[in-house]
Amino acid sequence: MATIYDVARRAGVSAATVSRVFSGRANVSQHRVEAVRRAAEELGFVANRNARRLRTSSSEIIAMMVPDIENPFFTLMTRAVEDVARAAGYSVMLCNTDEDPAREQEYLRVAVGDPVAGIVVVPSANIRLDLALDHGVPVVCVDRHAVGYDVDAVVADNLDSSQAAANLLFDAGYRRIACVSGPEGVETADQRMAGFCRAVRQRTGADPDPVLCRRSPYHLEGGEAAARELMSLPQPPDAIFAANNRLAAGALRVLNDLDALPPKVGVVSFGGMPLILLAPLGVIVTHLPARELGRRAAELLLERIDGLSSTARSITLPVVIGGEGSGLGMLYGE
Amino acid sequence: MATIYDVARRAGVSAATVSRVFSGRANVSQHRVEAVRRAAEELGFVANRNARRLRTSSSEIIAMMVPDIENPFFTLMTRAVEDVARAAGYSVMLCNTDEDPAREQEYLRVAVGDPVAGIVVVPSANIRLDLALDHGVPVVCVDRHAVGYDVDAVVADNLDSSQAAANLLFDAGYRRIACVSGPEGVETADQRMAGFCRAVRQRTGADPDPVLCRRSPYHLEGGEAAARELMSLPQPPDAIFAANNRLAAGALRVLNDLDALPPKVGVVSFGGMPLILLAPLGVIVTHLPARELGRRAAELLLERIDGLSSTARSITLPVVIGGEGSGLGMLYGE
DNA sequence: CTGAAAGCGCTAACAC
DNA sequence: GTGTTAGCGCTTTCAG
Repeated sequence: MATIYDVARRAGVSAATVSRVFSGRANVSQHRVEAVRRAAEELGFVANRNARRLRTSSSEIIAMMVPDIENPFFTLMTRAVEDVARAAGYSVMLCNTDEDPAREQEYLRVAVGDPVAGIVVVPSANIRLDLALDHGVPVVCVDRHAVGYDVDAVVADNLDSSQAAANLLFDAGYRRIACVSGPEGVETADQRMAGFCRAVRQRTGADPDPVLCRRSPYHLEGGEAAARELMSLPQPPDAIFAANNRLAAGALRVLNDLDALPPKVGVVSFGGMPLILLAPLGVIVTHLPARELGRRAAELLLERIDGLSSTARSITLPVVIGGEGSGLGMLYGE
Repeated sequence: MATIYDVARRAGVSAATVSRVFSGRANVSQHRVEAVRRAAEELGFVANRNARRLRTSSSEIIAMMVPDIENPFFTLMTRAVEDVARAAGYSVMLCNTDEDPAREQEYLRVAVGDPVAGIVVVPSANIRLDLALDHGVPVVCVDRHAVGYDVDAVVADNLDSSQAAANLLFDAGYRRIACVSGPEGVETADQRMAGFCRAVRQRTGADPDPVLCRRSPYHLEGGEAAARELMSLPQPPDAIFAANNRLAAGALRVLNDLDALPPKVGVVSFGGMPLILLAPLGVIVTHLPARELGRRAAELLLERIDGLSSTARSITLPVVIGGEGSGLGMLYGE
């Protein structure tokens, strides 16, 4: 493919001039700029970014590491990151970690070896970020903190809003409320479980019944299994607090099979569900600010890429508690 | 950061040997391999991919260009591409085109300038691929063909399955059936509209009433607007064939407002909707093979990257017509 | 099996 | 303003 030398020869200038024309800033006389552009056009010249990156040891790629792009919550977040990135001239490399530390580490290696300009990551429970930090690659965490590392983070206010959402179930008259949360050690799961427990203590004066507190991976099947177990208890719950949209979907599927959809059995979905037809239901849905999380994280990262070196910043975004859903919702959540 | 020279010095070998150790194949004696690995480990060495890419003019990045990653259909497709890519040692660069030719061209430029190893693209109506093809970057189209270009494509069987799905509405007793399809010129929209028309002609012997045939961008708002118009016609339709999941969601939202959900007014959603609670409804849903489309496209691309130069291949994948949905569906579609 | 040396295409001092 | 020059970090002949 054509190089700057080909263009230079054709335009009757030096390679440096061509470089100056395409990399912007430096001063080049008007008529040479035109000559260069014409020559480049004729040759179908496109600057080789690898050469540029190597020379400037910079990159215009941001790695976006998410547990699962299929979860609309992360899809939205990723989309927001891409929008901010593109506006600033960056591209996004998509990295699905599946919540697997090995996969995560592998991608971190790729990102460091590239090297990318920066990393936005939804960290797994015990993420190791040393590789990136030792190599000076800026990292911003989103949705969860990276415990033990001093890096920027943007998260949702899981604790308080879980408590508030659980309280709505009490307000609606439910009394024997179960909780299905994510894996132990996952920050969002722990926080939401904790918020739920606070609500129970506040309203009943007692700790929640351990048999009603379940943990499961954040997916539909996990929600189904947990709900099935709960509903076949000698004393089944009269409401289920699901700490994640997938878990809620699983629970609803089971309740649908048992002909026990809300309001028979109350349901909180922490984090909305895409396009779900909520009309016939009374599902209480919280709205996680997926876009905003992604946007803010990308902005923090860009600042770091630009050299900001203040101490780590942590931003907590509010969660909107939607009351009972009605109509076709378009809400998402982790 | 440490380079192969640092590692070489520490291990008491030449840079070439270090390179050989990390780039695989070439023969290096066992004890030197160990010395090199140890030195690299101690220095926290990670090979710089940009340098490698520049030297070998190769890349391990695949560009995935989709209209909108937020549509679960494309999310799934992207995920499948990433899975195949990662297994083969490639990373995926995410490019949202928003169906905008300018954006698409911009990303094509980025991909060519990188240069990436290959491109998987859901082409917009009049995509121009010359840039990529002139530069020898392999391209595979997915979901739609790139008209006028001789490139591999993997698509769904839109025509026949649209006809079949529309027929199901007739079978269910609906007679005045409207069609809401995507923008003119978008292959999937045209094909699905055509399939619908075939069904109408087959069942009524006449062409469909033009007033019942609508076009709209593939999004929720478009579906809403079209459905609202249709339902306020002097003679409103008794069923709506929506050529895309988003359009169907919009239509359902309107029908919900009018208290005219199925079976009052029949609905076909061409392409499933994520997590929608179909239980109370009688929505006829077709299942687009999103994962399979992505997987096959990625496989074709990898073959091209490996140098395959046969004439363009076109694969058409079957669409499963799901009959009336029941329970919580997890189906997706463009 | 190993090392020396020559670039891949671009940018950034440095002179003019 | 513009050209010359020297690499960025790696791979890859080519000798040995």
